[in-house]
Amino acid sequence: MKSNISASTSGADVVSGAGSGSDSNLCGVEKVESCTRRRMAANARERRRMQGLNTAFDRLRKVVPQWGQDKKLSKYETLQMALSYIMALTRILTEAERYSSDRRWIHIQYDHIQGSENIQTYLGQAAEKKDSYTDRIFPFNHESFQIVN
DNA sequence: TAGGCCATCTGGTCCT
DNA sequence: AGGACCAGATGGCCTA
Repeated sequence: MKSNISASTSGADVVSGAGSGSDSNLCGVEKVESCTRRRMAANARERRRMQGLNTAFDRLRKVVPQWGQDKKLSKYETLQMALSYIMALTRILTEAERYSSDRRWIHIQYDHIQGSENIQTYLGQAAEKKDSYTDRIFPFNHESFQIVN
């Protein structure tokens, strides 16, 4: 984490509260203190909000396949991976439903998933192997990241 | 050193 | 009025 959090926080808050002319006009000279207090409270709330958001990202990273990466996924990559993961699971469920009466399909799934601790591990390995079957089930790759407008 | 990623501050907007 | 959310700006850290 940042080493200058407290310094930059207090410094910026003081500047915004007492330093800028626009703030003085906005709040009135006699209200500078209260204006500063409100700005500091808003900054603290925003920090807590972003920390909550980051906690949510960490939880998402834990349930999404990492495919052996030692470096943690960025926020953007985490969202893309989650999207791909959900689509893969949806596809598996859809196929399971469609072929629920076909015992051969069940054996095909079993052969592919066998040896993995769970479905998440399996999908992570599937993404690394990239054979035709896993490529169809789990199409995620870094190169496929695109900005969606 | 440039570029990517991130945390924080800040002002604006919307909602209760 | 105050809180939540958002997007832009800024600066620090890390890696190729």
